[in-house]
Amino acid sequence: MFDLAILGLLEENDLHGYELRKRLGDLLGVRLAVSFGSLYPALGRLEQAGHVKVVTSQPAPAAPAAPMSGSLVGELAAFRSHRRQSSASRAARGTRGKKVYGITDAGRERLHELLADPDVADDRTFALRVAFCHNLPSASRLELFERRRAELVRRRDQRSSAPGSDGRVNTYLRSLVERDTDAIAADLAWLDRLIADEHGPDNDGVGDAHTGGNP
Amino acid sequence: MFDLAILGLLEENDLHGYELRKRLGDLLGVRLAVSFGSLYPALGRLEQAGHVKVVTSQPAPAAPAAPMSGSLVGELAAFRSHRRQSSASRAARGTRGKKVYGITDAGRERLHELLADPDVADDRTFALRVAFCHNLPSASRLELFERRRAELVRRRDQRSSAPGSDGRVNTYLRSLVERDTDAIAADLAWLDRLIADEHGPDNDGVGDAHTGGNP
DNA sequence: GTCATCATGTAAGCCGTTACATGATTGC
DNA sequence: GCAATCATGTAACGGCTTACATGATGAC
Repeated sequence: MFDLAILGLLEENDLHGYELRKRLGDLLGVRLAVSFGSLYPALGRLEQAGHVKVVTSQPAPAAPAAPMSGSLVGELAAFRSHRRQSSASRAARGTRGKKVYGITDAGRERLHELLADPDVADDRTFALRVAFCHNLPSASRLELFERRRAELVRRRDQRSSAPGSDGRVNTYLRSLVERDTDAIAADLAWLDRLIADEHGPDNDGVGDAHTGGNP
Repeated sequence: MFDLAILGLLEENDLHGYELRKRLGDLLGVRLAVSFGSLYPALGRLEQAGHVKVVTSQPAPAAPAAPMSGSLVGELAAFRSHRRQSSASRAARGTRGKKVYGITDAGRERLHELLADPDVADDRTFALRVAFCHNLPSASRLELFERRRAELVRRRDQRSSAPGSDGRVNTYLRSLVERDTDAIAADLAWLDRLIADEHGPDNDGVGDAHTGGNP
């Protein structure tokens, strides 16, 4: 799962591990606070596989209170680091000789592979895929959304046959099942919005889809 | 996590592993489809710890299209198995000489311990705890809900400082963050309802709370 | 010079999975 | 007798976490 996150972030910026972790934390709140014990080995594996490589120079705009660069997730992180540092004097620290990674062509291919994967059952992975789905062409993105939609429908229908229809199970369990049903419904509505937006505007195949590497 | 689920289910009915798994599956949909590779070792550990013991006889009302017994999660499972079998001839199968487990006093103590645990960060574990929280006295249950509430508030506030305020990050990421915020809000509302219901009606310490073993 | 933070890594372990092996019951 | 299902287990492995070890940099 982290491979996706790492490749997705590196697609936007060259980064070193430490910074990568911080951005990951911002990406989906505290929930996905990846530990170093996972991150560094993951980077090592990705490097061996040729999906990323060390670049060492050109360490990305990263932390400094730089002018908003328009990068995707970067803004989010900039927001946070500016909250943390508050002093501009620390701006350039850490941005020196560490181990800065960049994505390779093979890595980009791998990223697309992960984004287009047919298995859409895992919630957290799907969230990550949405976060980076701007790397997909519109058609694949739509496919992703609709596969996920089908998965949620399956979940909803499966539970609709059994649970709260009778009032016999205990109150708390019943409430829990209802909450779950509502959550799925909300998720479906969200997905429907995404899908509608996708072929609503006439940006099929163009627009901000499939943004390349360096503009 | 499974310890909680196993003990919670055994508190209601003596069960053997296979049946346990099915009920677990019904409890929270497909998501928590515990595998045998986890279940049996878990049962073994629990037995060694003295939290459960083999009873072998008296294998619980389980599958047969029996009259609704009023048991808690049982109804839910009965619903399902009646859907699966559809023929009454198979009713008594499996309910013979297998390995039926029952909860011990130590196990009940352990269950309470798990339910009252202060760590309320894990979503799935919390859901399980709600499913079985009728085993707690009203005060502890309220505490559980409110600790969870605080956790969710923490999550919400943490993200409110950074994300979608500026319109710069890509559309999909933005939508994702919004969805997440909404989900947390919905969860908070649900919890508030639970909390209100808890000290709203005057069933503090009585009512369906703390239902014993065999009626 | 010392402390906090940045930064990279390794080792041990937990928790859970899939895949495999085995056998009893029952319907046909 | 054969296949499906019920039923119990073991082995190997995967992914992620915590804890530990190390060291550079910069603030004070």
